[in-house]
Parts: sequence; structure tokens; C-alpha cells
Amino acid sequence: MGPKEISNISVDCVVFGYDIKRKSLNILLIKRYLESETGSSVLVDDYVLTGYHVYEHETLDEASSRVLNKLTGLTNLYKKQFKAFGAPDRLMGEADQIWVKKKQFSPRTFTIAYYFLLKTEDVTLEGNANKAKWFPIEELPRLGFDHEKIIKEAHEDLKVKCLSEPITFELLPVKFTINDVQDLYQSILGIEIDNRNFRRKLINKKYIIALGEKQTGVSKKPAQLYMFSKDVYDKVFNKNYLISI
Amino acid sequence: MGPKEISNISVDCVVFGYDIKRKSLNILLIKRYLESETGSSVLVDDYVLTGYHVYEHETLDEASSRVLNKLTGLTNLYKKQFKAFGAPDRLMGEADQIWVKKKQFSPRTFTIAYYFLLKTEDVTLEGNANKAKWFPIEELPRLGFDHEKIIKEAHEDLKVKCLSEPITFELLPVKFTINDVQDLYQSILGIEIDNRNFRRKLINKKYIIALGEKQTGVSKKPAQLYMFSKDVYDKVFNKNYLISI
DNA sequence: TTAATAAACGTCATATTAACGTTTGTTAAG
DNA sequence: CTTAACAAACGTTAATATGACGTTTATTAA
Repeated sequence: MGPKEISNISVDCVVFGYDIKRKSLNILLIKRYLESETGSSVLVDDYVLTGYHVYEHETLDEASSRVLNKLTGLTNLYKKQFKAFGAPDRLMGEADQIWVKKKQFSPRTFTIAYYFLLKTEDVTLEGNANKAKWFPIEELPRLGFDHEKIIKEAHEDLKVKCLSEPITFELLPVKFTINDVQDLYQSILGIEIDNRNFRRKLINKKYIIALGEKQTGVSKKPAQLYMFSKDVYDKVFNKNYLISI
Repeated sequence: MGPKEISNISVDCVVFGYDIKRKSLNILLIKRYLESETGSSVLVDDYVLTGYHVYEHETLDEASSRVLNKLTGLTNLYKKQFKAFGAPDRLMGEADQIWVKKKQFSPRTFTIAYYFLLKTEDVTLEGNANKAKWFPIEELPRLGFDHEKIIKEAHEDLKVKCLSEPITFELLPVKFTINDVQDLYQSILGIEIDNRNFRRKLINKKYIIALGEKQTGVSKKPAQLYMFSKDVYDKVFNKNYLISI
């Protein structure tokens, strides 16, 4: 018997995974599926975020990391607790009620939502028991509970956050090109950015460090590789209070 | 008998009140006091945020507004749900345990924390049953539970938020001077700002509208009064994605 | 009448931004 | 080989914003 669970409180994880090859910001989702007794009809067939009840002796941060680790095997990722959801009807969709009954969830469950940032290539989905799958943020499937709302709010939070803090590098490999960063910002924000201005801005940052190396295995002019230095960022970064209202 | 309470979930409200006369950003706190049976010693004597359990049929937003309204009588204030707190030991301080026992709190209570923005002058504290009191953010008293941590995190969130959104006007009267706004930013951020540059920046905003009027009852050159136009802000404001990492 | 003081206006060098144009280095096709 | 295609990388310019100051103006109290 495992640790005791708190029946009406869970954590849910919005896992953002950037696919650098496809230039696509993805969300990792788990399949929910249930047939009727006779197998004659499908009662539940959609996707949900990964989540679980909080244990009796664990913090919210610990719970979220546990849940994320169970699904992906990964630890020490960037994460942010961004909002709690607890509307009385949040588990009250038609399919949700069937699911809640089957799983014996408390019908009034509050969830503390986190988002995580990682590279899709760092996760192995083959043979996972959860039928987990990546979906581009712009092409989400039908979602259970209030998870579409949770994802939308996570995305909005990420949009704002990535403008003021260097969290984007959590979504990229250690070595990246300037255009990789631009593609990522475009994927997150859903906008087009002028390459020449973006490039100049990024190259001028002291914490964006040009490595001597170039890309290999590309069929065009290979790009210069760069890395992000957190050390330089923490020291050099001008914590100026720029009022931009 | 009132609505049924969810025993292990509460909302807590960090009430930011700006005192324009004293140029002070304040927090509204409630006294916790308890003597031993014989009255020979003080068991609990500190302050806490206003908060309460969430009711069975109510959303988190509704719960926070209810709690805020009960204390201040006010509605329709700017509010933000900024974080959930649920560490297993968050009610485990010495005084806290005595209090939790007396009040029959669930020892593992999760709280969803909100902050509210208002003007101290809009709240009447005389004769309130809660012995509520304003404290300057820099001079907080001894606090119960994890409420010091909650206040600190609310303040950090407010610092960031006020740089990118015009929420500061929630803390000021409808008619204000440029220097009022500067004093407010200085109070929130704890920094000094150059008056000439700040003034220029603010006056150039289309949504900062000069009224024809001047201050009255001051013993120096009376300042021009301005107002903030949300309409103009919503229309005119350049929702530019300024990447400032 | 004047001293004190906060409000309001002004200056200037530098930095940043948006909106473009141009050159360079590489591979693949002819 | 030569060249077309194309992404990478560099450059230009005008407009605007910023930081760091100096100066003038309007008001009240002495």
C-alpha cells in the first residue's frame, strides 16, 4: 500500500515540449477511453493532462514533480505552478461523470496546475502504459474535464513569461542557432518576427554565447551555434525595473 | 446553518491598500489572540491574512470575493489568484497548532491565495469585529501560519505585474497627479525613480488624460490632475510582443 | 517682498526599434 | 565546373525611447 492520498486535491501538469525539427510547440496528453459493459458503445474517448492526487506528506511541488517523473522519467525540469482550478462543475461533463464514478474521484476535486518545459526528443513515449501522445498546441484533441481551459491558461502564462525571462532555453538543446530561438518564439507567441532585428537583438546579449562551431548535416549554409549562459545572465543581467505600461 | 464548508481548502486574501497621503503601500491584517485557560499567559498573539474555507457550491473566485467583502464591505475590486500553498507543515508553527486545535481546522489545509488592490481610504476599519489593521508592507508584524511567505510572494507578483499592466490605477483615486503615480511605483517597487523622466513617459501615454483641473488645498504650486482611461488603453494600447529578456 | 518648495518644462548624448536592403557561404542541379 | 536556390548573416536609416541631468514657474508662508 502506497502513501495516503488526499482525495479532493490533485496536481495537473501541462507539459510543453518543443519539437525543434518540426518547429512545433506541443502538449503531452494521456488517452481516456472507456466502453460500455457490452462493448456496444464508447462512453469516454478523449485526452487529459497527466495528474494525480497529492499525497499526505508531500508538498505541491513534490507532487507535481512526482507526476511528471512517472510519465516521462525526467527530473529537474523547469516548472511553474501557475493556477488552481476548483469550479464546482469542473468534473461534471458527460464523459467526465462516467469517468469520475469509475475512478471513484471526489466529485469536487481541486487541482493545482503546473507547467513544465522540455524538449520532445528527451521523452520516450514508446510502450508507455498511459498511451501518452504529443499534440501541437494549435491542434489539440477533444479534452476531458476542464483541461482545455487549463492548457489555454498555461499557454497565456508562458507567452507572458517568455518575454521577460530566459525560460525559452529550457525548450531548446544546449547548442542552438539564432533561427532556432526565433522559430521557438514564433511557435509560442503565434506571430512572425523580423529575422534581422531578432538576430541583432539576441546576438547583442552577453549571455548568448557564440560557440566556435557550425551546424552539421544541413543542406544549406550552416548556421553558427550559440549557447545560453545562466551564469552570465544572473550576473550581468540588468534587473532594471522597466515600466512598460 | 450556513453553506457547507470544504474542510481542507481555504482562500486567503492579501489586501494591498495604498495610502496616498502617507505614500505607503499597506497590507490589511487580522489579529489572532488567545490566552491560556487561567489567563496567566498569552498563547497566540500575532496577525494573519483574512481567509476562510471554500463553500461546497462556490468557485474559488467567489470564495475570495466573499471573504474580502465580509471584511471590507467592498465588491468589484481588482483581484488576482496568484498561488496555492499547501506545504504539510504550513499550519505547524507553535502558536498555529494551538490555534488550529481551538478552531478545529484540518491540520493539512490547502489555501488558494489572492491579492486585491484598493485605496485604504475606501475601507472603514472602525468597530470591525476582526480587529483588522493596516500595516506598511515594509513594517509587517509577527505573522501566523505561512502568511509572511504568502505576502512576500504576492508582493513579488505585484511588482512584476505593475510593470506591464496598468493595475496601479486601482490603487489611486480617479483623479491623481503624475507625482502620485510616481510615489505609488516607488512604494511598490522600493526604488527611486527620476521624476523628470517618469513624468515625460507618463504624459506621453494617450490613456493618461489631463483634466482641466488642479489640486486644491495644497500649500505649494498645485499640480495638474489626470485620469486613466481604460477605454483608450484597451483600444490604443499597442499589444506589442516586446521581447525583453 | 522674498524665501522655500514642489510642479513642470527643457536639453543632449546614447540606445533601441521597426522596417527594410544586401552580401555570403553552402549544397544540389545542370 | 558553373550556376541556381536559399538560408545565414551583415548593413542602413529614420524615428523613437532612455538616462542623466539643468532650468523655469507657480504657489504659500514667513
